[in-house]
Amino acid sequence: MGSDFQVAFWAAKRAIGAASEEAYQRHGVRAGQQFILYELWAEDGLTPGELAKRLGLAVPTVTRTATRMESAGILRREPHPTDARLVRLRLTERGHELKDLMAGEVVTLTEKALRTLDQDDRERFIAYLHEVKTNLTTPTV
Amino acid sequence: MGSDFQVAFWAAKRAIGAASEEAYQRHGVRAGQQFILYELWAEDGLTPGELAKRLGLAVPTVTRTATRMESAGILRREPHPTDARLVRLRLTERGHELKDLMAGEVVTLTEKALRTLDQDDRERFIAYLHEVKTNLTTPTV
DNA sequence: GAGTATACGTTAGCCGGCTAATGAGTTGGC
DNA sequence: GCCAACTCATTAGCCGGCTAACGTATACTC
Repeated sequence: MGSDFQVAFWAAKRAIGAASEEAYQRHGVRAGQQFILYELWAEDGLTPGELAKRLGLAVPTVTRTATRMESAGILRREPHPTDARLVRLRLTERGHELKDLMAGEVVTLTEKALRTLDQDDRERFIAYLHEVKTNLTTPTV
Repeated sequence: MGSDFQVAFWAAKRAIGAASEEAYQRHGVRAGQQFILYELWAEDGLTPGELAKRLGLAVPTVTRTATRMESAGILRREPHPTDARLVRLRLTERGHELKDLMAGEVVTLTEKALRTLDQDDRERFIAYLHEVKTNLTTPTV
């Protein structure tokens, strides 16, 4: 059946989503917020538009997620010094603290998910995921 | 980095989601509805609860999706002959017609996603996905 | 047979993805 | 200098996942 892959991927997706939610929620972080955090840990004060570009997300997705993270005390909005159209998203102290906590959760979660795969399998798996992404987003032409 | 896998999976997930949405929407089917259709094509007249159990979904997810599919003319609700608590979801003629159309889309989509992988790779990939699902949903104990 | 317990579907509301439409601010042409 | 075009963030609203709360119908106990 051609749908084997679809079904398997979908099942894995939901399992990872549920496990992530459970792992991150202990620190008050929701599943969709982690990738924004990665970027802000690497470079604080990015704008919603810049984050959206780096993550390949729609800008409104970032805007709304940022609002929730602001409510959760993880980051705050600051006006841009020279361009009043821009908003800078800056981590609070709590946002910075999460870096180490979350890193541990990610390692634990990933290890649990891949625990039956050896190093070669893991590398192949990640390579496959990249291929799928590339195959679907690169124009066939 | 331990987050390589998470990032790669997330990117592939969104690529597949977008491609699915684009492929299925041509037939008036939204991405989340396909798995319900698979089940109903195999056995028409299932209840929301039974569908949720078979797909591992929450019942309200099925209920609401069924409502949208009903609005789209893909299925309709029928009372159960002997148990008034139950609702049977039955495909309309249009719902049945979709079977062949959707099968073609799934094959095309999957082929595009996996076009750079040979048969061995594809089987390994699917096996990895199953492993992840199993590893995350089986109690460690 | 009456009353409680259980099972089922729906509704309400949260998060995370999206597009379309708005509004405010900069930039650029003239 | 001024008006048009563009850029950026936000808001509104859709779909698809979830949990919690609700109402109704069946089953079970006594």
